[in-house]
Amino acid sequence: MILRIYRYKNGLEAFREFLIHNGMRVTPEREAILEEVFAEHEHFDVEGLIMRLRQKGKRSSRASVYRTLALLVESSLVQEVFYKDGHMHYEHIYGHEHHCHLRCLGCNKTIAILDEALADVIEGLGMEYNFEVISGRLEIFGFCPNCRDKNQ
Amino acid sequence: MILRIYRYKNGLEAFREFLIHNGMRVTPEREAILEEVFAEHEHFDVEGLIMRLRQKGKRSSRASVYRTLALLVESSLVQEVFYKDGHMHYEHIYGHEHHCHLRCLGCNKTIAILDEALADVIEGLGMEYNFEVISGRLEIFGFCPNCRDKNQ
DNA sequence: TTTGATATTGAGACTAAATATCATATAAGG
DNA sequence: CCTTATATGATATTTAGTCTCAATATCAAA
Repeated sequence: MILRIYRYKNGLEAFREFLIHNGMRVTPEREAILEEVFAEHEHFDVEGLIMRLRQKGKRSSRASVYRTLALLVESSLVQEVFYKDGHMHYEHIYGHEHHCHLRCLGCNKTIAILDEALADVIEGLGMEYNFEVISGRLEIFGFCPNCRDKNQ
Repeated sequence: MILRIYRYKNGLEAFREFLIHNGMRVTPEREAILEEVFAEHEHFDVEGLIMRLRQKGKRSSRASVYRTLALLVESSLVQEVFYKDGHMHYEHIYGHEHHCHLRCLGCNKTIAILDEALADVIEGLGMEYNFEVISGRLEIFGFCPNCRDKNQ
């Protein structure tokens, strides 16, 4: 459906290009949502995003937030991270595409890390399978030092 | 809550031990669901699992399927793979814990691969962060050779 | 084997995330 | 400016997943 991914200096510019090249319009709502998505660097969910938009006086409907988020995922500016507590959680990935999370099965704490070796593995697999790699994410599940001790 | 993960010769035995050691009961429903989960080696979703159970004359309620699946995820016999089309998709992982998927953003095809280097990265990160690693999964998003060409 | 405490099941009610609808508003090219 | 196709917002709708609770089954202990 929407096939091309564009790379520009920043997320806003990339998103504008993505919209225009796919015959869509640049609207204040879309720009406000994009801006807010990139304003924080933690995982977020739709409800939280709507709250933050409201607090800053940028109003957009729930429907528009969902619609714009779908576009951001499609353009690979944002990725779905995990589904938890009955809804999806996201993170923006423009500029730092390869993410890795350590998730503790005991306390549910998530640690985000960036690993060079992981990037190499991803690039290598891309080459091997002739894939044009856009982004990658590694989830490791296990027990953090704390919970491991409690377990014992 | 449920903390220990047990490793046994096969999934059924592991699940039995998991249940018993956590004060839960071994029931025909749970065993039938587990068996069906391990009967196929593709990704599956709840609806498909229920269909397959019905076709084989093993009846269990929708609620029990959801409940048992949650236990299987908790015991790391099964993992959530991705959320798509409005619901979660799963795969069993007992015996082959480290999985990697290449997912094409164009045609949605998913290729499952097993990579030694990935296993090393996961083990290495576990050591580094003092995590007791139970399982890991790597999702790589990009364009397969076909869709890359169409794009061009 | 029988009993009893307690965990599990199943049917369906319920919740809420996400989508669809459609009248109104707006972007953007002419 | 106009024009027209696209986007928005309010709300209805859908449906994945959870909850409830009476009936049933497990399993340890008598």
